[in-house]
Amino acid sequence: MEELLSRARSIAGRTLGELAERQHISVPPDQRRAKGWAGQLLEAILGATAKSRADMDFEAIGVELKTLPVNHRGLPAESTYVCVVPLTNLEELTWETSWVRKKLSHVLWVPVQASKDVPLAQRRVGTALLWSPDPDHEAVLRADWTELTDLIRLGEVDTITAHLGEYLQIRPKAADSHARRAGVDEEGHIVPTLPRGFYLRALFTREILGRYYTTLR
Amino acid sequence: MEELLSRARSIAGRTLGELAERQHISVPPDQRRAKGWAGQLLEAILGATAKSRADMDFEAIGVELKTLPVNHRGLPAESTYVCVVPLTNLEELTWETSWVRKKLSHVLWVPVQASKDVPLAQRRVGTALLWSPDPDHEAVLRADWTELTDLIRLGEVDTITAHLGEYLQIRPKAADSHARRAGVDEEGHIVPTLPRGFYLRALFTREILGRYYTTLR
DNA sequence: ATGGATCCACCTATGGATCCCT
DNA sequence: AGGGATCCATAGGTGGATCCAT
Repeated sequence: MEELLSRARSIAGRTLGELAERQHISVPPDQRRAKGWAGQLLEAILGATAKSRADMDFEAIGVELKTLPVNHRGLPAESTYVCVVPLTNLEELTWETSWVRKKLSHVLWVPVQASKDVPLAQRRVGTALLWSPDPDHEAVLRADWTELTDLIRLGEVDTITAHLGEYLQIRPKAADSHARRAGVDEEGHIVPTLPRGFYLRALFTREILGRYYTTLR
Repeated sequence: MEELLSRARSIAGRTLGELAERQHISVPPDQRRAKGWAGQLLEAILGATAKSRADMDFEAIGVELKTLPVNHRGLPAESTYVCVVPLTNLEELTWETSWVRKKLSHVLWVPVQASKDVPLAQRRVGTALLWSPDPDHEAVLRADWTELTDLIRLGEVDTITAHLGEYLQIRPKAADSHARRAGVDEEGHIVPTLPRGFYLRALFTREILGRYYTTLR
């Protein structure tokens, strides 16, 4: 785990262009048609296993890799996707067994410049941070997760908006708004539903980074 | 349904090469690296919907299209794949609700020459046959399906061999023998298992074709 | 600023079956 | 001869996320 952090920190200050060249990967003109590009580049650089499987990035040590797009002041500008929202078979599901908790138990945050006025190839990687939620954070995450999951259990998935949840929110996660996945309605019937994902609000990841940098000083 | 049969019969006597040209599809040298080629060609020619989805080929009318590889005497030489074998969540499953019964309720059999000594492009399509199992056939299929499914329910999937079943057998259906899918063992635990499929024995499809041609005379 | 919408890559499961060794 | 092994195409789901209109 410490070795992973060292490797992640060894690329602090490098540009995405330099790292892409190292991997013989070409840099797209922008991220409009390659939204996951930076994340996948860093997976390749840091040697993440479990490519696109429903598993942790660094399986052996149970660490999830997340790039964190930061603005010119070094603060997260976007929410962070966590995992898909289960819409059926929720009977046995608890916070303790949830994917959200598992994915967030150990995260390697790698800040990456994301200001639109800097060309993609010239954006720099920041100093990585190995993080686990402290008890206060976990209590809020658990409360958010429970509130949202209970709504889904009640068949009210289509009433959920991104306004709900303090740290954790639910937003669409699909090719487009016409995509459909099995869900459950208020009568318990299986109905087609927009696929959704759990996301961490930017204010939460700002707090994570903020606490860390404060500690450093 | 009759219209489909007419279309299928209108290509009787044509070679696979002619039909491939009509679809602007190239003919592979042999079927070693394109085992499903003839079946997919006929789907294209006959306008099957539901390409590679878990659904009937001709959804609207509930008809399954099956090419039937026949030897130089016009008799089926190979078994016919029906569908994957469900290995978990068998509680609610009955013959009446099974995929096997659904897929076999209406089949458009299209015989295709399969003698290895005739080049693929020169093999001819035979006279198509729209078939539903008669009560005797269905009784045997049901008995086979029930016997095999009960073994899986008991967690004895790994004891199943292709020797079991009079008309319907279970054989591997996978990329190779290392492939694994969730199954259930004798203690009810989920264990990795070789994926399998239901197949109709060649002797059964021989009987289907034989009865039909006898009726014609 | 952010909620809702969208985009690519990759893997897996299914559907099309035949191959090939014993 | 036929049981066990294998091969390709395609659709769909998940994982990587950012875009963009308001």
